[in-house]
Amino acid sequence: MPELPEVEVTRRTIAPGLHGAVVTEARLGKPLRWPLGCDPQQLAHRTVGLAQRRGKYIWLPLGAPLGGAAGQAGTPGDADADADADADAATGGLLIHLGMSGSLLLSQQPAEAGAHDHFDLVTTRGTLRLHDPRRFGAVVWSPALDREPAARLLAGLGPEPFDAALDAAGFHARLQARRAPIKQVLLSGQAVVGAGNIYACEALHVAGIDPRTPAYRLSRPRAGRLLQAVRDTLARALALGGSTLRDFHDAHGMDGAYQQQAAVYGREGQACPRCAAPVLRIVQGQRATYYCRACQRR
DNA sequence: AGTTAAACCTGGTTGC
DNA sequence: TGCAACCAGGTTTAAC
Repeated sequence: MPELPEVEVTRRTIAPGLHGAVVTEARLGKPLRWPLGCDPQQLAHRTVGLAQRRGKYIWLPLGAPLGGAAGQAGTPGDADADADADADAATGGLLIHLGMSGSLLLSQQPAEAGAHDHFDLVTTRGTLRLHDPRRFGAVVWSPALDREPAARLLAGLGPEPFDAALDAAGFHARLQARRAPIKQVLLSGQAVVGAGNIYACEALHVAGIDPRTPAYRLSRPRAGRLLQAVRDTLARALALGGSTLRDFHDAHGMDGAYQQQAAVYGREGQACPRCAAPVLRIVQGQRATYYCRACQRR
């Protein structure tokens, strides 16, 4: 479900409603990929900032607790307790990842938490709920984006696809260092973030590039075309409301519309829309790759 | 160092 | 119908 377009759609749907809300309570369900990293009660009384996105992560800024509620904890003279109280009072935020099957829903009257609802952030403007059957997702407290643990999780990410500072030359240069197949390099996010398995396949098809081509072998012009194809593919999916295959819906529960649009992904044996040759399915790095042998070349 | 496999976990689909 | 096998949008960690 969640590649960059889905994550961005989610961010856009939750950001306005949550901005300025005050957290009243946080609840945890079953364990996710990583622990929250703080006591859920520590999230209460904080004001929610404007949700941001980095790669496929959503960053939800949380201000310091209102009303001096913190600071009542420490025993006078106990240095460790004082330090903890200071940490509790500081600003920070939640780094949220949707994993393979996660989705966020912001609602005024949330139903009782189900078996796959693993995190609730109850606020004065509604409850943000993470629903994630496979539990590859995560919600992690971090003092800031550039401090641990967020900094470590974001450390390996390449440039944002829509960052104007990323140009064909820069993208090409990043590919030069990689001998792995271009499909796997796209998935790694080291040259550009955001293309998951579906959009990586689609972008390579748009660019007419064989997914098995070693990344460093792409010429500068072809690298430029691939970067443009990644941008076009992601932008198109974004414009259609995200959605990949089956069960994506935004934070208001609306379905996306990209699912009918795939040219090669999930279409093994069907005709390539461009040249009518049958679409092939191969496995690269334990992930399925779909491509057209006739019009995608090395 | 760079590339590749294994792991995390659940549910839906496919095939015998 | 029952059940095993296989598949799925992602990323970290361990192992060649």
